[in-house]
Amino acid sequence: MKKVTLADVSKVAGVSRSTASLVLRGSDRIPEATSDRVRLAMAELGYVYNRHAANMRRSESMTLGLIVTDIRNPYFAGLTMTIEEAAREAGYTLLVGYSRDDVERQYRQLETMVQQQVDGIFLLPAIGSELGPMCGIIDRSSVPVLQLARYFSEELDYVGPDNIAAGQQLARHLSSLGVSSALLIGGPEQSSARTERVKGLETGFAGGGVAFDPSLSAATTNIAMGGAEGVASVLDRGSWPDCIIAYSDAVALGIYAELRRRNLEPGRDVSVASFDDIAMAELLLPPLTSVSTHPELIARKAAQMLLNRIRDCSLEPQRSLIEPALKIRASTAQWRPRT
Amino acid sequence: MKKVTLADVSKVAGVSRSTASLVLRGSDRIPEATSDRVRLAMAELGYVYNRHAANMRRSESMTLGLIVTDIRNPYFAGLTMTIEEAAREAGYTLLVGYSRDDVERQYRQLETMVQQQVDGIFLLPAIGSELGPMCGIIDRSSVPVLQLARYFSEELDYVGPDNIAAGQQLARHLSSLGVSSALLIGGPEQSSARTERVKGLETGFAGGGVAFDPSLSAATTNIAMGGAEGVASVLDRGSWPDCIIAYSDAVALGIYAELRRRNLEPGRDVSVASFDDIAMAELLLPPLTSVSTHPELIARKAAQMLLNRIRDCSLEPQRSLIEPALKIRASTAQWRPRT
DNA sequence: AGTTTCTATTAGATCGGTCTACCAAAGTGG
DNA sequence: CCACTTTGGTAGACCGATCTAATAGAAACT
Repeated sequence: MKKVTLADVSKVAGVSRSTASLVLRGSDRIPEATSDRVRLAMAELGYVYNRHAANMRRSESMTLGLIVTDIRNPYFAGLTMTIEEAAREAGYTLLVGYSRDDVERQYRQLETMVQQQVDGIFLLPAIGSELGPMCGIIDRSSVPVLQLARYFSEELDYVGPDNIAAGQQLARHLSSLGVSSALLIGGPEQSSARTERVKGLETGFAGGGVAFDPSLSAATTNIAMGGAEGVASVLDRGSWPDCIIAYSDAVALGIYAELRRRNLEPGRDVSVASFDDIAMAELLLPPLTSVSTHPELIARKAAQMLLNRIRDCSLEPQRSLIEPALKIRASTAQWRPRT
Repeated sequence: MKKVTLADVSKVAGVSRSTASLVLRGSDRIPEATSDRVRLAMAELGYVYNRHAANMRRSESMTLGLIVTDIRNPYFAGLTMTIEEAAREAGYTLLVGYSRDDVERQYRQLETMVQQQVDGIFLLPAIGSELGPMCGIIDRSSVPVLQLARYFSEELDYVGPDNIAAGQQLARHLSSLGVSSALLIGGPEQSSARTERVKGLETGFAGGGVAFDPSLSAATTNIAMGGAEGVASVLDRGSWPDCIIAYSDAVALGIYAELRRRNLEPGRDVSVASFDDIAMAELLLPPLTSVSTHPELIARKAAQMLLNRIRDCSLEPQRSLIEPALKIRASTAQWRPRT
């Protein structure tokens, strides 16, 4: 029960290996009659194309790598699925690794992907990623790496949401509702995305006399729990903001839960808003105001940019920011001072 | 700027290609002094191991394939992540495809994976999968395929939750609360998992005088929406069950939303329960009663079974069912007739 | 010294497509 | 009729690691 190779096929079809190979690749130098004979032989013998063998000679492997932190976050799940789709449409297969926000794991994944000869890598970097330790891996193989949704280096391509604009939109909306104090809960402390959202919120709130406190970041494990704990710690120390901004919809879920546990109603006693706008946001009660950051658009753009870079690796590092869209729902309401 | 190969390394280290290869694989036939020299040369030249080249000679590719329908369902996301982890721990890399419950897409993905020489495939089959059209692809390459969470053929290995037991546990719990009518909403009509859950629910309710209606299946797209529409259609036709069972937690989210829209409170006016027990379940309000089907256990078991099969492909097809665990929460409460 | 055993090392075939360079036959034009 | 192009096809090197079988040299044994 041996593997069927092109040699076997060509023997049956009465042609040379070279000819069979040309048929495989649909060369127009081969007349119908011959290629039909070859294809018939393939079907007869149950021939399976061996991409690895082909990759030995060609320079490409038609494989891309994707490293994400954690797809139990539906936002990242959506990103991942669209990237797979785009890669497949362009004829590539996708190797996937989940770093679980662990840099060591991420390095190992990068390394195996490079050994697997991937043509390019989408990297949603783990918190704490640095270019230094990665250089060894990346430079040696000169594989193009594109940063997705977070960045840590100016020297690599980047595609992500325009987090500053997102923060501004949200801050302006909240200001217009008349809130006077706001709090950001959750999000990994050192991530570029958080820094940018904070910056956007700050500039958006600026001049409106809103007290904004972005200090409550959270570890990334158990995202929703982080939200609940954030609320608990704030309320327990006696302060009570007009409005709580969740770093992501997942965090907002935890915030809802903890508010409810304390008999506070989101959208009435406290406004709650968040980032990402995953499908769940509008099904919550009250429906959650969230800034949509369009994972499909980001993924498509990222795929396009990485494929471009593979074609021409001499390009300057590129950055592309996707415009967010604020979805206003019932969780943020006109502010009336508490009675 | 050419690629560094073992030949280059061996030249620098002053040994043969064979020796360098032995060092790479940590053979004990090579004395320290020599292997140090080789490793030094590798570091110096920035050598990157080419797994594809190795795969040409060896029979394995150290790559596994995983095809899932949709990871925006957090249950599948958890399964996927654990499978990746288990594969990596065993030294394998993972190729991933998302079928989006489209059989055609799934076939194409199977095909590319086979061409990529994967050693085995985890398949969470799309609804409507049949062995027939797949045989061509699978048999030709004699790649082991393991069915994950759903099955469509007795001839392939299968690992999934014990859905019948899950249904029974849930039905008994609901019976003990005194409900007299129950309704199942959501879930893809022809899936093995749904059929089994229905069967488990039916046997669990049997003899308790509970009227059980499993007819409201739903298309898989927009899972949560399916739940909302299910509730709407039931209530609109005037019936009002004591208890609504969601096919999955995602469906339950939609059910909560639609009940609330009609000023009905889950756990008070209607009991709601569901399957999967994703992290969100206990953060909802009221916390959702759900039958946990342990995605990590299923994934671990699946990985173990597939690796076994790769080692010995003459084994009989195996089936492994993972015991579920009912998590009782506030969404199911002692039943008091409506006033 | 001669034979055996062991250690360290290697030449060269091999995996299965692909690619270059080349060729034979048929057609074309002068 | 000869040179020239076009068409259809092929031989054989090649990608880079692995594996088999073989070898040189040292050590051990008789």
